[in-house]
Amino acid sequence: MLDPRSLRREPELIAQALSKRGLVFDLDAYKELESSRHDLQTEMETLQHERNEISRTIGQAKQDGEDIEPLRLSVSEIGYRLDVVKQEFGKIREELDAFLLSIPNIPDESVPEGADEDDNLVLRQHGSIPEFNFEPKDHVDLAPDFLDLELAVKISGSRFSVLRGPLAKLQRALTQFMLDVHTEQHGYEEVYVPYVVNAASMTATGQLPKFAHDAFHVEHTEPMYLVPTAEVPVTNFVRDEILSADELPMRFVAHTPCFRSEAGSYGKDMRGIFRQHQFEKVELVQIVSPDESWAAFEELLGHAETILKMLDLPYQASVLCGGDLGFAAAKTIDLEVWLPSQRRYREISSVSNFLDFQARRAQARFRRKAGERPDLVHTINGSGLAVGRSLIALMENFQNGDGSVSIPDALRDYMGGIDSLKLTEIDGQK
RNA sequence: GGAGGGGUGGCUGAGUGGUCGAAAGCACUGGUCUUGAAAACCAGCGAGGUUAGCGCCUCCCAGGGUUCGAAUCCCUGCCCCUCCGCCA
Repeated sequence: MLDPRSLRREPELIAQALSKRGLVFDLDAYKELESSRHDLQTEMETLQHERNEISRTIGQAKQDGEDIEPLRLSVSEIGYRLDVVKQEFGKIREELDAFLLSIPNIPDESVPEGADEDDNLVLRQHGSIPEFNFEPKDHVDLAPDFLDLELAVKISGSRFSVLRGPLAKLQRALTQFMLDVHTEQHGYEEVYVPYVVNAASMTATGQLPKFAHDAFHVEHTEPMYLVPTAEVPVTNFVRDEILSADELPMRFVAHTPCFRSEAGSYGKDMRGIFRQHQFEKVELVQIVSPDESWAAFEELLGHAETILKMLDLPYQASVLCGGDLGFAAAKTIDLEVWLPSQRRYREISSVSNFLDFQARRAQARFRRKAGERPDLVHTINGSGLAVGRSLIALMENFQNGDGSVSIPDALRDYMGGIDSLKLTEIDGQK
């Protein structure tokens, strides 16, 4: 959520800043809502004040044994008026809140202008694109016996997958490797978190109310949601908390499955496991003081890049343009890995600084010094990395002419010391 | 699943209809004392909204209700604890 005070003070400026996203901010609608809110709130509080005053008098009069009937009548008159005003105020408040919750974050100054991903700006590239002396296959053709999409269709439907044997193990190895690097070398605390979260958590990080259709929801005693990313449960660690300054920064790494309905992307990336309803991800989350958030952002980006470098995967870093920027982010840098089958770089990690946008929704605060008023924290997160896509990248970039896949050094200990993997069945052995 | 007991400030915990935003203790901050620290003593110390400010309003799990007035009474929901049952 944006700061309501700034919005009230300089709505034109904010509307201007939001236009970088290609968003037309409805100034008139906002101003009308806000002025109704102001008038109704003033009226309501004045009536409440009068009621409180008279009620106090009644208490006193009663003790003194005076006649309180006239006072009771006058205050009940106020009560009726108050009920009406309260109801109107509640309605406007709700409308205004819904309005405020649906405004995305303001893009940082360094975010380039642009409409969609074609306008993203490549910052740097790393590693060399592999050249093959044979026709490289995509990940589906590489593992005909161990990637079973038809079986997944039977069990669940399209956009799910069954991994078997060595492929399942390779995915697990990737996950373990990433968790170990982040905990042992980058100073993150590994956390295990719920995969089903409540509406308050989804609202705090920005998935609700606007993007309900992207989430899988579950009916329980109340509506619940399957996590679209570990960002949701982990960032909500600090929801409604007032931390002390020495608790910051907080660095968490979590491995979770992620669930996305992908309702808006029918027909996109249909082949293989690139875009799934369920996929594995290792997520990095930092809760930091506002003064440190840009440094932490760069640092976290570096942590994600380290994984790609250690796996010897060629990648590039791109800063997202205004039109491609996610709802809650002030700035996002995507890491894109080279996929030989597509002959282009594809997203494998997304690192964002949300500044105080999520923190305000979450009421996640900290006290700089004892006795001072609390300040909002800043939140930063990024994939470190998307495991399913790492699996694809590994298979495709390290494939050999005989259909096997080489295992990068960093992963060998996690794969029982082997240096390559056969992904076709031999002699009926799996 | 059955039976019972609870949800109050950073924490513990009093408060059962009228200056209660809330006793007390702990923690924390400032001061006195001390060579320094500890102890002791004194003072301060919840959050949000609104206002130029004084101030005013709201918040004692959440949502309704009763009342002139609700932390306090009633209803519903959520959550926690204890015992039994069941289970990985």
